[in-house]
Amino acid sequence: MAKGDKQEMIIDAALEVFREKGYANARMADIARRAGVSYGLVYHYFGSKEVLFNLIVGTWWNDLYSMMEREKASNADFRQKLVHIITFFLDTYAQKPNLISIFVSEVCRSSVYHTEEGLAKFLKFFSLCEEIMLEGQQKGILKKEISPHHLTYIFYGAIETFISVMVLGKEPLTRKREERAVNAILEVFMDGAKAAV
Amino acid sequence: MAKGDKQEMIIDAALEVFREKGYANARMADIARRAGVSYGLVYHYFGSKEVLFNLIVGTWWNDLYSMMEREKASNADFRQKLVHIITFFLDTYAQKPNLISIFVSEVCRSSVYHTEEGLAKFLKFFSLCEEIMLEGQQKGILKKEISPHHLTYIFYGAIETFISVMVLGKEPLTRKREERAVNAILEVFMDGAKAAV
Amino acid sequence: MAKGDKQEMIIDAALEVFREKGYANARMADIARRAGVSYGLVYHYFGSKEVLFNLIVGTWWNDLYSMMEREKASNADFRQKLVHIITFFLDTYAQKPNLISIFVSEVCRSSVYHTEEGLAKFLKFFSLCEEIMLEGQQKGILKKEISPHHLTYIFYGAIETFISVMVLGKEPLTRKREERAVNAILEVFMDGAKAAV
Amino acid sequence: MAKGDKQEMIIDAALEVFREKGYANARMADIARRAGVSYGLVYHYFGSKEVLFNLIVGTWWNDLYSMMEREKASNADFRQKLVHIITFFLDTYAQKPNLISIFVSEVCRSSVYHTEEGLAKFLKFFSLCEEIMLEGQQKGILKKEISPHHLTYIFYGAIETFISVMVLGKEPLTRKREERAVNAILEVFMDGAKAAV
DNA sequence: GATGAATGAGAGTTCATTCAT
DNA sequence: TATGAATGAACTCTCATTCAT
Repeated sequence: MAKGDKQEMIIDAALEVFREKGYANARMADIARRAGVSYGLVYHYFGSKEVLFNLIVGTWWNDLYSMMEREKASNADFRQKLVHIITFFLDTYAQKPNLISIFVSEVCRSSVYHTEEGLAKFLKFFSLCEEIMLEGQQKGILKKEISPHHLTYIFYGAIETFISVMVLGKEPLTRKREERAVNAILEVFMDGAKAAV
Repeated sequence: MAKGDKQEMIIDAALEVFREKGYANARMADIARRAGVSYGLVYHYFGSKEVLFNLIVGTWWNDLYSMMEREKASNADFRQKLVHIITFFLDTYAQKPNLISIFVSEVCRSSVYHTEEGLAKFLKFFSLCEEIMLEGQQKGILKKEISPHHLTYIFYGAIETFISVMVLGKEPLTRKREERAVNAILEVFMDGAKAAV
Repeated sequence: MAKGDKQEMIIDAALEVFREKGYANARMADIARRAGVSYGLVYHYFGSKEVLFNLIVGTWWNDLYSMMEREKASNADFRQKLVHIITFFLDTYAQKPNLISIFVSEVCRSSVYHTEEGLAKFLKFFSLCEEIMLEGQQKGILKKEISPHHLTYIFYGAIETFISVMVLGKEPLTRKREERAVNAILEVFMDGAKAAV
Repeated sequence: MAKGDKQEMIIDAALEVFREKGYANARMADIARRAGVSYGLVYHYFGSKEVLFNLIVGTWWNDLYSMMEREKASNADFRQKLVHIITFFLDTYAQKPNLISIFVSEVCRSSVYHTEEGLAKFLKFFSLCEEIMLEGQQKGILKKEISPHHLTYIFYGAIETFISVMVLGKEPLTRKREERAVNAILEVFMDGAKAAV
């Protein structure tokens, strides 16, 4: 068995266990058992529970930052950028449901609320988001009366809640459902929920 | 010292400790020390850590449900109902910051994701929210193209994120800031973030 | 309510609780609740759990000793003395089932095995029993080849096991059943279980 | 050190501690210290105090049942069967004094009186004993006037009391003493204590 | 690399007992 | 006499982590 195999098996097992039980109730023994390795090996590769968790979470944050930087730098239509951001979350849900589940249920909570480092990660993401909102305002696409902060909260809040509900309902993400979610968020965020007169 | 005093002191201490450390890392010893009572008294009154936590959380949910029911039944202008809902969260932040902090960081996370009961509480709230959105649609105020589910996610997601950011930043809630928050959420939710042409 | 009333209610409650749960698992709070008094009052009258238990048990031992002394001193037929001893146990079962249950399940165990005092009480009873057996031998009624010790073990062992089984089966003691038990023990002890040729 | 070693050391330590203090007063810390292992290892192997105790006790019951089944099935002389049963208890006393001490002081008490499972174990043994008594009656060796139940109580009661007294006196079991005990029980049980005329 | 036996600090909980009223 | 709030030592059990093999 190749070295990478077992490392990956442990990470996959950790993703499952952290999602199912949450960080606090996840047992290293559970992770080892799920991965089919001894629990000495988990320590051999990852050093501690915290390191293992941060590795998983760190990967996520980096992916998220990359995507946001990419969007920031891209020449795409502003509306398209928002679509890309929403889609990034939805696609992650489809492909790595454990990861995004951990993100919404654990990361942006325990870690964000109770550690400096977690808070910094979160704020960095918000900061990137705000830059994009600012860009939208500067391009004359978004209202200037609402601060980029607030726009970020509303836009991101919508995404997070959509994801949360899917995670809670363990809903499979069909093509159609994804489209409807993107449309709903974009439509309300851009044009509002008010019925046309 | 009256009996109720100490019970209340324990609850207040619990609110602080649960907020600071989260449920998993909160120590009963911390709570007792913070309340200035002995270890055993916490158990004398509340039986267990879980019961104590659920008591606190249960109070919150009940207040939330009451408010939602009140709004549902009220004759107020639809827009006013939304204002009331947003205001309820903001006011709770102002008056019971520990409680709402626990709500956003613990309740709608660990508890909702890892217990049946927590999930049920959450869904009940969403359900009430959807009924109000439906009412908005039936009155011709909200678009019918977006499902009440989705409207709920966007509206509630915005509120939760506003609260979360305030909690994280430990921001005091001034009159002005509250007004701006209510306006931002309402404006974007109803009319959208798009600049007028 | 007279003073004696509450004391007696506590003792009755203690008898029940000690029987149901055993000494180790009996809670002072259970006893107080069962007696319908506050648990401060239990301490007011009896000082401690141990004292309360010893009071109950002491009463039993004293009754037992009295009976044995009476039999020892009596002029009754030897066989009658054995009947009286057996009957004493059976009657106590009928009248104070909790007390005798505690005796067989608790006293002659925990207390006897793990405290000097308990052991002494037990040996004193055995000693009295042996004296009666010796008397039987001296009167030419019992075999001299078997030591009074051993005769005691067999005689008392039979009684204790009869009682134990009744306690375990929660059997009511009818007149007929009592008679049969006395006869069985006496018949086997005196004449043996062997069928006549 | 082989794995089995420490497990056995823990069981031996547990036997000692349970005998000395009884189940309720035995401390897991005592057991670990006595076994010369860390606290956690006891749990590593045995999971809980109750499991550890039941393991010990279960072994005893199984040995007892095996012996009884063997005797039931054997073609030996009826009298010999009784000798074997008595000898089984006495030999266990000689070889595993802690085990039999726990049996008489704990198992057939707390456990039997306060748990369903314990009661069932006890009754199963009695049932086996009664079958042997019935066999004695059917072979014309035992009187038919006394029920097999009652014969069991007297026979077993004698054994238990002999063992109890030895345990309490911490008496070493010499060859001679064993012989005398067997003889006494058998002689009285079969032929009675009454002196020949 | 890989195992899992071994460790022990630390947590929740219990409950006999005290004491102010 | 009577209450029950208040105490805290003691106990079981957990689990991240270490380390010899």
